Amino acid sequence: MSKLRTVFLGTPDFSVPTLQALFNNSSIDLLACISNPSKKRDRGQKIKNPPVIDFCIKNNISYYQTDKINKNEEIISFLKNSKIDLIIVLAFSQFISQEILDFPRIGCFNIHTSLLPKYRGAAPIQYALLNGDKKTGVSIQKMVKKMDAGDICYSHEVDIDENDNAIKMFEKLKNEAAISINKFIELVNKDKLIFTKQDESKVSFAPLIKKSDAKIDPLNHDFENVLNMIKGYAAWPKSFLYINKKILKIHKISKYSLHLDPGVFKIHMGQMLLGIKNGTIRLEIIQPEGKRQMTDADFLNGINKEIIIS
RNA sequence: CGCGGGAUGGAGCAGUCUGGUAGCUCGUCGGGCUCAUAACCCGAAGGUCAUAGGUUCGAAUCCUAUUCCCGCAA
Repeated sequence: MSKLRTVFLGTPDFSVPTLQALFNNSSIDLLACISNPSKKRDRGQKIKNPPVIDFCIKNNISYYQTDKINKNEEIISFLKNSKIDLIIVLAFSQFISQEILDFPRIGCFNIHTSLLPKYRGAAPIQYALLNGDKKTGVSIQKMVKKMDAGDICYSHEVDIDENDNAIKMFEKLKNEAAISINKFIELVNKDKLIFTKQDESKVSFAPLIKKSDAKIDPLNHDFENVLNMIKGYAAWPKSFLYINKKILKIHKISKYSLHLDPGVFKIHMGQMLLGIKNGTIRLEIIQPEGKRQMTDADFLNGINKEIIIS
């Protein structure tokens, strides 16, 4: 049996285990990877390669980098002329034109980290947590032009445990994606791929998250909302309030029995309490700008002026 | 050289501009009061003020270099 001539599209750390799985899979002939360009990032603004590219360099895999895959002639002619069987896409962050979708013999497949048709879009992991879901999963869909709307050919549930936050779920699903791709390849090899149309009546969306989404609003958020925000936004941007006009990240809260009206802030026995929609919460672990995480008690020890929470 | 905050007893901070014997809140330990206490009172321990060099009679404080932590942005 001849190997499947495959091209991988992905960029961040999240894509690497899956790329590794393809690289190690004996029935895959990994022709190349395509990633976003290397750019300045992190503190210091040093130019850094996407993790996928680092992996390629280390393992001597050929690669391309572009921010406009649909218009990059070098890439298009490469894809066109390489007799490709498969394109695998995970966390690539660019729309892909119909022209490219049509190149591979078997198809262009995307690993999506939700149980499609739930949470189509950029932030499925975060939305599962924001909605307090007990489970999410990995889906592999045959890509069509409409985002995340392709037929599903593989799906696997992953539990969301009580204490899981976005960082933990990214980790779980990152590994699960790599396992899934191997199972998917197995199905392809056995010619047992089954395509299931998405139930359009159950479609929901998980649009790109903005920083302002993570601002806690005491008037409109209840305890469960805030708890889920802390989990869902744990990787970025992290849920926050303003304290004296500066950002105060909120890492852990707990319920408190003292009644406060929504939006009212009070210091009570060395604890920071805030009234929200359906009760009172203690801001148990917080992080002021420029500082590390600390408890509310520690924070109050060093404060000698009035505190205004907004 | 992207912008900015920070490093001071175990914790969180003040003191740095305007050099001159290290302070606050809390914790810890001992004692007291109390039916009792995350309460109150008394006392104690604990700091080469990130590192290296320089200026000075004298540096946490001024100058130079370095390391580490963090927020923004991307």
